[in-house]
Amino acid sequence: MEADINLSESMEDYLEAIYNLIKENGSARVTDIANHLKIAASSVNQGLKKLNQEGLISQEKYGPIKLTESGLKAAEKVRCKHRMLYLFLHKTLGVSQESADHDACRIEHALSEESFSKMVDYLIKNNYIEEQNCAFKMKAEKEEPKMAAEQLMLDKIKVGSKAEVVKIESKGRLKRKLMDMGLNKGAKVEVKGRAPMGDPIEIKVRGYSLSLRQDEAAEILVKEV
Amino acid sequence: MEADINLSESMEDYLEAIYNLIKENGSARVTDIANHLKIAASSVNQGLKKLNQEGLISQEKYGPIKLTESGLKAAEKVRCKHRMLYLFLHKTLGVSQESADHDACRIEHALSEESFSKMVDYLIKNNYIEEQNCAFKMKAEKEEPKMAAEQLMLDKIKVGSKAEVVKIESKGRLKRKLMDMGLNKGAKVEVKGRAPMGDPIEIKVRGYSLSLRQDEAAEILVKEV
DNA sequence: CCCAATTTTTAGGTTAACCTAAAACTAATC
DNA sequence: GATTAGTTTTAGGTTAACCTAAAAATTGGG
Repeated sequence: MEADINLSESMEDYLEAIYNLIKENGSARVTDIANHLKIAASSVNQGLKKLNQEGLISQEKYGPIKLTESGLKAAEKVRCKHRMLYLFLHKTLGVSQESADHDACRIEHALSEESFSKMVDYLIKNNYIEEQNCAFKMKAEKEEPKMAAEQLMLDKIKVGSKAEVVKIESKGRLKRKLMDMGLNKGAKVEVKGRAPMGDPIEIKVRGYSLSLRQDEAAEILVKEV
Repeated sequence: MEADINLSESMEDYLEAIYNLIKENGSARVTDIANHLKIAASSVNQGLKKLNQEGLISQEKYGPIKLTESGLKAAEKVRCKHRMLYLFLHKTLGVSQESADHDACRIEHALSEESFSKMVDYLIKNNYIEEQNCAFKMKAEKEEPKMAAEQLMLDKIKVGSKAEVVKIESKGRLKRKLMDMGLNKGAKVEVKGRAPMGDPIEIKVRGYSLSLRQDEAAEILVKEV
C-alpha cells in the first residue's frame, strides 16, 4: 500500500542525512547536514522547509530537527535501500567500499521496488543478510515500538536509566533556571524516581539531586546512554 | 585516454535516443526524439543545441542530426551500460523486462566505472555475455595493468606535484571528515603550498582548495601521478 | 551578564531542464 | 507555384536545486 509521497532525490538525501546524523550524534543540525551533503547551509534550510511542508520533519524556527512518523518511515526506506545496494555491490560484485557506497548513494533513488526486492532476495539467499535485517522490506506495516533515534525528552526516560542532555528546548527564564540547575548540554543525568502521577521527577545531576516538574522535564532533550 | 566530457543525464539520454533512432530508422528527427523521451520537441531542440556546442552532434538549422565521432563514442558507452545493466537485472536477478529496462535507463547515468566493470565480469563469468560484446569495457581493462606507482603519505608529497588518493588510513570521525572534504579513493590532489613548519599543508582537490594539518595529511596514502 | 563566535535564516541571485504558444521553415499535393 | 500539413525553431515562461552575502538568533566563554 504505497501511500508514498513522491520524494525528489534531494529530499531523500536530506532525510537520509538527518536520519544518520540523529543516529550518530543524537541531533541533526543544519550545518551538519550541509557538511554531510556538501552543499550550503542555506540550501539545506530551504530543503528543510519543503520537508516541513510535506510533514516529514517538524522544525520550528531555530529549533531542533525532528523526523515525524512518516518522515522516519521514508528515511528508513531510503537508508535500507542504500544499505542493501551497498552490500550487494560490495559483497557480491566485489566493488570497493568507497565506490559501492558512492554508487549506492546515487542509485538508491532510481531503483524500482521490484529490482530492489529481487536484490534483497539474492542477498538473503546467499546469506549476506538475515531476513529481518531489512525491516522496510519485510514489515513495512508493523509499527516499530523503538523510535528512531535514542533521543527523547527527559520526562520519557525510564526510572533508573541514565541520559545525556542534548538541548534545552525552552527559552528565556525557564531555560535559565534549568541551566542554573546544572542541566547544560552534555550533562549526565540519572532519573532516580517519579511520583505517582509522574510529577515531580527526581533526577541526579553532577552529583546532586533535584526534582523537576513534568512540564519542565519535557523541555529537555536528552539521549540515552 | 579519457577525455570524457562530463555529460549530464539528459544529454546522455539525448545521445542514446539519437543513436538508437539512427540505428532503427536511419535518421533521428527532433520529433522522434521527443516522442521517444516523452518530452516536448522544443526541449529536444534546446538539448541538441548544447550537444552541438559540445561537439557531440553536428546539425545545421533544420538539417539532419548526425553524431560526430566523439558523440558516437559517448553514445555507445551509454548504450553499453544500459544493455549490461538490463542483462544483469533481468538475467541474474530475474527482474521483469519492463522494470529492468526502466531501471537500467535510470541507473546507467549513476553507476561508476568500477561497479560497471565488476558487473560485466560477473556477466561474463556466468556466460550471459561474450567477452567481446562489450567493446567499451575492454578498453578500461587494458588500462589496468599499469605500473604500481610509488605510494607514500600525502604529507611527504612535494609542493607542486600531483597525486591520487589510494587510501585513508585513519578511522572513524577523522576518516569521515577527510572523505567529506572530497578525499575519496581515486581523488586527484595537488599540493599547492606548505607553511614554514610544514603545517598546514594547502592542497587542491576536485577544483577547490583546502588546508590540512600535517598529522591529517599523514593519514592519507597517495601515489604520485 | 555581555561579547564574540557560531548557527540559522532571509534575500536575492543562477542554472539546467523542462514547458506552451506561436513563428519560421520544409515538403508534399494539387 | 500556392496551399497546407507537418517539422523545427524561437520567445517567453516555470520549477527544483543549488549558490553568496548578509541579517538575525543562539550558544558559550570569560
